[in-house]
Amino acid sequence: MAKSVARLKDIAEQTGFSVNTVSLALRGSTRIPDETRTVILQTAERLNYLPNQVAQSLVRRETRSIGLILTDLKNPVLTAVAQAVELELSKRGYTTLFATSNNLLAREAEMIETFRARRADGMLIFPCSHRQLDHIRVLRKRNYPVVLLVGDPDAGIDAVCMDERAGAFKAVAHLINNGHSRIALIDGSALLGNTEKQEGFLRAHAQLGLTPEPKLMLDPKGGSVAAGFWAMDELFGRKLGFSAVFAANDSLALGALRYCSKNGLRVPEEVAIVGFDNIEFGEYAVTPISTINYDVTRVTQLAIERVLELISATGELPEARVTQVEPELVVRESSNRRYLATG
Amino acid sequence: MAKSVARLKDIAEQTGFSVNTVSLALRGSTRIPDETRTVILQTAERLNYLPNQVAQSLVRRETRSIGLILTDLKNPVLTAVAQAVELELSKRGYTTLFATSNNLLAREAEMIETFRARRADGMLIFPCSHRQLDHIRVLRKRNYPVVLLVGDPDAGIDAVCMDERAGAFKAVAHLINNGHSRIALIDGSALLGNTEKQEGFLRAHAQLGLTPEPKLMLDPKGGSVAAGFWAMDELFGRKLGFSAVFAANDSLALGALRYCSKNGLRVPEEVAIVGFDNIEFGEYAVTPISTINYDVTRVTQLAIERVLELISATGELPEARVTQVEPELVVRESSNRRYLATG
DNA sequence: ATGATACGTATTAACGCTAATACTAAGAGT
DNA sequence: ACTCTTAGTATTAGCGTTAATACGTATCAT
Repeated sequence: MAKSVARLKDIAEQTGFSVNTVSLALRGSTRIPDETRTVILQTAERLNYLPNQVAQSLVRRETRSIGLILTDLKNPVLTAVAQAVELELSKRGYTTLFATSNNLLAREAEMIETFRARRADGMLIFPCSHRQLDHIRVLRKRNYPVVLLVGDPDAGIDAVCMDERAGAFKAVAHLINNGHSRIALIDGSALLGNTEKQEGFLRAHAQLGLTPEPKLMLDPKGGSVAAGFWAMDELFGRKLGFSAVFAANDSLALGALRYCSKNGLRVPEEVAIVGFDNIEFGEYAVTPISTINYDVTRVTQLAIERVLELISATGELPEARVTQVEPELVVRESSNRRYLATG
Repeated sequence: MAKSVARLKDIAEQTGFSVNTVSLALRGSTRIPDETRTVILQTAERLNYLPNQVAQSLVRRETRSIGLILTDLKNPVLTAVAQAVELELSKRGYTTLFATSNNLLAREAEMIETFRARRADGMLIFPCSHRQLDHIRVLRKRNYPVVLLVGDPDAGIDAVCMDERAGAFKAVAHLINNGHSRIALIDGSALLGNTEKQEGFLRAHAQLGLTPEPKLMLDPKGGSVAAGFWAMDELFGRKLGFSAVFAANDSLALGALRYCSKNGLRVPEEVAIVGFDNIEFGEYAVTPISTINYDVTRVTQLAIERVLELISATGELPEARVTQVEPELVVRESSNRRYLATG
């Protein structure tokens, strides 16, 4: 805290009014006549007074701050979430307390406690695991406003998220409808319990009469471009044959694309690729990447509205509500034979 | 704030001890015998007690929070900064208050006031403009610990940053030494007063006996991949002839690369490209992008150390100190004819 | 003149915590 | 028996603010 900052008391002493009068004047109370107010305002200005929000928080019993916990910021979509949340919250007079869990459950729990100790009015959490949510559920049970950014409809916790299952389904169905029957999946999140994309992958196969090859479902051990590159190497090493890849995010997809271009495999002719998230780097890749659009603005908007709704609830929190945003397939060259034929 | 949380007073009432005894016990004072402590600890546990940091901050006169203001998070390097700062600070028991200025000076000033009102113990700022720093200088004058993440050696404000001038110099000198004499610059930051890269560009020309062409120095109006693409279109439209491009960041460079591949221009044979920041997407592009490495870890580490140093200073702050980290050129295919010849 | 009614301002308590100090009873020293 | 410690706990004040209430002093109608 800066070494010595002006307080109401200092203004009071300099103007001769009481602390309370100063406080009222600065807050624009009608009980204070203009003359008095002017003197106080000028003195406040001169002393560079700024209300101490710590003290205000204590007495008002709200901090006007929201905790945001993300897994990491390497994924541009989470980055976009962070920025959108911060912007939207600051518009509404809230400050964002920020933390990353680095996909460690222990750290996630720790950051939740930190924010609770700081009396954040609510939290937005992108949990590492979509299944192990007990530590968050317990918060909600104690009427703490929390909104998850991934959704398990039966978790009993509010959530606003993309429908990843539906997104994955659309991506894979698109590949199947384009004639692919042996499709690889690059997605390591199932190991963390986040099986939505895998489920969409499997359901698309089932619904369109195909049997997926388990050995084509690979954990890339990470979500980076490098991981995607590595995963392709591994997949080809298995010599099982496949003509298309669905990657759980665009970074992985870009890694896969890079593998292809480095090894002389034509995309989409020899290998079709579909990613997830719709990041800008995918759009401008050598072969623009088909993907599932992640509607960051909409998700964050709804999530913030919900958490503020929970904050303003008096007494018990309302029933948990899960809002899934329907994702949209963006077809680009990396998966579209026709596109190439005509374009 | 959660509706009703346990306070010291609640523990005091349930155990029959005074509030002060409870406080001492929970903080591990030796004046409290084990027996008493155990009773208090158990009750605290049962009531799910967590100290109210707002109240603690008020009495301790420090919040153990640091404000982090970045321009935006679209640039992966700033994203990495955000993550590194948060991680490092949380290790040291600090919380990160996060905001983006969106390159608007007014918003930057506003966020500074917000953090000051919240009594952040210090701030790390990536200012929009490297020249208009009065609103920050005034903070420092009042002994508020601030460290900038870009450095103007004469600003009178502490800073830890990459030496962008030196980085740009290395990039352009590398191109010149590779035989290029007409080099385009894609960099819009000079308009904001951030002329370091432009200066490095000019100095490299001067030092190596070349005259830069002013019409090849372009403001892309943004820092995105799309902006880089647009900039190349614009540059070629000018029909001035050039064989190399230095882009102020890797996103712009990737946009330039995409323009080339879309228009059948071979990189590096027809157009050499060097970016700045060394983001992963550049490494895995069709033609891996040569770039200037931004040592995020080192910069954030030093910046955090410095701000904590300032925070712990008693009385007047020490003299401002600017630490510039020497950047390193990373040569990849996009600028290296030899690489291609031998590889 | 006399209470009622404003108006402007001050006083007091509270938010949840810490820190300094004060108290009480038991045990030690002489 | 008498102070002198010491251990264990309680009391008080204070951090900077807000909110409720109290207090004067004019002003007003009656």
